[in-house]
Amino acid sequence: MASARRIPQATVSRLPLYLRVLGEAALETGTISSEMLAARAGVNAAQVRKDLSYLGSYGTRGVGYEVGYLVREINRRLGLDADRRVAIVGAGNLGQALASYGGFPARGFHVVAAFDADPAKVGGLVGGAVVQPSAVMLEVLVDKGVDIAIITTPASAAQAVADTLIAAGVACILNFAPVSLSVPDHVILRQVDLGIEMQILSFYQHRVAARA
Amino acid sequence: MASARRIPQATVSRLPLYLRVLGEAALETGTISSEMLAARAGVNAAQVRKDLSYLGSYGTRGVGYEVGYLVREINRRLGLDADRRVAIVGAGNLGQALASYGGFPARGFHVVAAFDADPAKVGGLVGGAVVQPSAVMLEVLVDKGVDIAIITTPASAAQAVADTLIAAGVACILNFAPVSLSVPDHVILRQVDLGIEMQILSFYQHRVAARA
DNA sequence: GCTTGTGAAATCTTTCACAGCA
DNA sequence: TGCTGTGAAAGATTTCACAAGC
Repeated sequence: MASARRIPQATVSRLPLYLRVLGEAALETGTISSEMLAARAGVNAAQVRKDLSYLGSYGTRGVGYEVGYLVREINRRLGLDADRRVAIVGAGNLGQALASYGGFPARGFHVVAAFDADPAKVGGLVGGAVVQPSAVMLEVLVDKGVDIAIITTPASAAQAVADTLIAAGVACILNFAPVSLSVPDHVILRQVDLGIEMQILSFYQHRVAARA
Repeated sequence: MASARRIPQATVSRLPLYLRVLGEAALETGTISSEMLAARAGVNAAQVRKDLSYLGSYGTRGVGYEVGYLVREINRRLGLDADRRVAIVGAGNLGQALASYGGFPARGFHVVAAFDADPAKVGGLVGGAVVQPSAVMLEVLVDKGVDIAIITTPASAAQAVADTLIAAGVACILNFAPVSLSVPDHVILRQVDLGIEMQILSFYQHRVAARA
């Protein structure tokens, strides 16, 4: 049993992937081997076993892992068994896409507020929340007790939005605006740049093209 | 001079970040030190120097790096100096968001085709391309000479789309559908799951909350 | 016999610390 | 003097290989 051990970052970033694969596999089987899970997740089987060993000894030798049980354990360790109140700042296409992301409600993420600086967008819906103007953001964030905020504004607005979020006591921010935000140490911030993946892809295509 | 050396994966994934920071810095200064670049990118200065050393010796001791020159070199090494013909499959919110991503035209990514299975979306615009029905996808992909395809369909449609892409000879795929695609070895595939970042964030929030 | 769980080895990445140069 | 470029050390991650257990 290793469940007290610290889970390495690299493992944490793969757990959601396993969760997705297990969700698909659950429709077909009740038990899965590290080999099968690895094949469907596109990683090495030893890696799957080591990753899962950080959660504890949940497999059965000679058999594999019980899918339902594993799903519950991973969910628990990722904190996905708790409900989270999410705010989306920026009601553009990306904000809409995230709000309607199928996995959100199932993982306990509830969109309880949405904001946009554009008066034309105010009053619309984003994942069940009515879009409100930026002016009331601070007040509404506090009022709704928002746990996690997602920034999908243009880069130029993102830092000001982050400052308001922090003033409202939001401690968890997921930033999709292509700009590096500066936030206090206690705030948990993750930056995602959709363009970066295209650029990395470009690098590998470039290499392959050069080889040909 | 180290430019012949193989660039490590970890470095490749940071180069687009440096590019973004340099783009911002270019407005203020012509020269930047590894220390400043590191601070704005949120990494260690030694790491910046080592990363840049894989590209060659482009800095000046006692001074720093010439921003414009560095931008050009990184662009070149990432293959961003070449034009790429991009197709977007799935004209929903995420497809729209990506198509209108500001960085695309500037990096040589041109959206030359867009597709959707929904007849209501056909005829609309995605980043300057007219949305066409899925039936003509194979033909149009070949016809337009698409280099990179972006999948933003629901998970259920993604594998069939990928098969068509591969049949059309598209060798580079960026998949946003939350499902693992299986493709032949020669195809360069990158999977991005927008939900994964939320789940990782959840883990870290969970940990902090537990400590309190 | 089959598959997990895990030390140990191999590999990759980050950071240190300083020589070398403008 | 100030900052780069880089060996070497430290640290993290991945993979191997096999004992342990069903």
